[in-house]
Amino acid sequence: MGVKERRERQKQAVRQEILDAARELFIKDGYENVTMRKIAEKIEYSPTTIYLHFNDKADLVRFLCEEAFVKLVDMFEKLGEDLSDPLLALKRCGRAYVDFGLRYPNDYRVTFMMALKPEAPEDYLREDSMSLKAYGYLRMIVEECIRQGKFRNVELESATQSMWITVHGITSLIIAMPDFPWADQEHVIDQTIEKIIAGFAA
Amino acid sequence: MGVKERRERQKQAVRQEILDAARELFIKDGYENVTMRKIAEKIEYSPTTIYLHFNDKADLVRFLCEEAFVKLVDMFEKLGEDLSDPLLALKRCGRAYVDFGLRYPNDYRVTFMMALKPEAPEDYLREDSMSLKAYGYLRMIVEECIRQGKFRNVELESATQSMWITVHGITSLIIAMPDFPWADQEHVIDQTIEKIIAGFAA
DNA sequence: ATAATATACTTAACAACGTTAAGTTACTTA
DNA sequence: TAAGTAACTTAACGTTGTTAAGTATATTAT
Repeated sequence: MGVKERRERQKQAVRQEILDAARELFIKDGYENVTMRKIAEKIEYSPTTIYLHFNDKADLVRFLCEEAFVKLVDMFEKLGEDLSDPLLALKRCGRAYVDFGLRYPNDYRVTFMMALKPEAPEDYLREDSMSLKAYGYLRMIVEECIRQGKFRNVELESATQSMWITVHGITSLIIAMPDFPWADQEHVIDQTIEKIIAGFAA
Repeated sequence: MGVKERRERQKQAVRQEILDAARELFIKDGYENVTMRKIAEKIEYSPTTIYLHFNDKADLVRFLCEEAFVKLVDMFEKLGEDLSDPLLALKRCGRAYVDFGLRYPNDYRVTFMMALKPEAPEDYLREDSMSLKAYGYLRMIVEECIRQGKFRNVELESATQSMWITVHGITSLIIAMPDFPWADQEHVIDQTIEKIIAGFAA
């Protein structure tokens, strides 16, 4: 009775083909330039086959983004291990966030820069979403900063959100305006992270 | 020989009708939900008439955004008049930026959050663009902070960019994630601005 | 072994989009 | 009154995401 299992395996294989093709196109061309037809053509299936595995285009791409954000979460996990110097950990964490966003600009764009359809806030606020998980690690580090007295007179949640806002600002503005005459990108990134931390530590 | 003038006036009147209709739809529904056909229907012209006044949809919406950003520039102009306390001016300036973005989220999105077509970086980096003008005012205030010794050991251009990044982070993240459980939005906004300034002033 | 059923996949189409080419109408000028 | 010009429309093209309906194939049941 391994028939069902084999069929399931074959189905998953097709799903994987779809994901691989979609990922390649998505990384190269971004959300609006990936089309269901191009994905289908790449794997030599008809476009409608994709709908047997994903509800719609948004659903498919969201899956790709989640996949990518796993990498960020992995990073954060490692950085969260050593909290002996939480300010340093926070800085490294912020830098890792920006580096991730700039490495996967299309994934970042879809996750944090695109107008979310108002009917589905549940999707990106799901407890188990990678982006929320990442936020959790960030909060953990900020918490340690407060606990060790490095941050004073600040409230955990709002301080975490300020930190998130800052690294998001760096990432998203560079993504949106790659041709802006940035002073020195590396320096601006580090400086912004350092100054916001310094502000909280002052 | 006032015929040509009258014709020109009539043409401009139609152009204004287009802009008014487009603006209303755009503010309500955002870029991707405004269609040339809906605009045309609203003013009872055929869709192609719009193309007699604007090159394409992006061109039309860009004009609307520029219009909106004039309001921000006006704000900045007023705030730039009194630089006796440049740190305070900077704070107010940042707050005005965020308030503007949240008041006109669709204009802000198109200007600073959408993937710009790589073939037209000249458009949003035009010398006379309102967003660049706003950047100029921000820089002027930062310059005064440095001049008065409130900011030390920082370079003008990169410090300005850090400030811009910060207020953009606030604005864009709130726009992109309106349903996120923000601690206290007002407080997060003010805190983030204050802390980055404090970091530079430290 | 043959019939019934479920699964995988495709074909064809729909409605909507931005945009263009070609045509028509109305007015101005000669 | 004829010629020319500007304003505007009609019709269409090539896309897009998505769905309904149909086909073929492999599995299960008789």
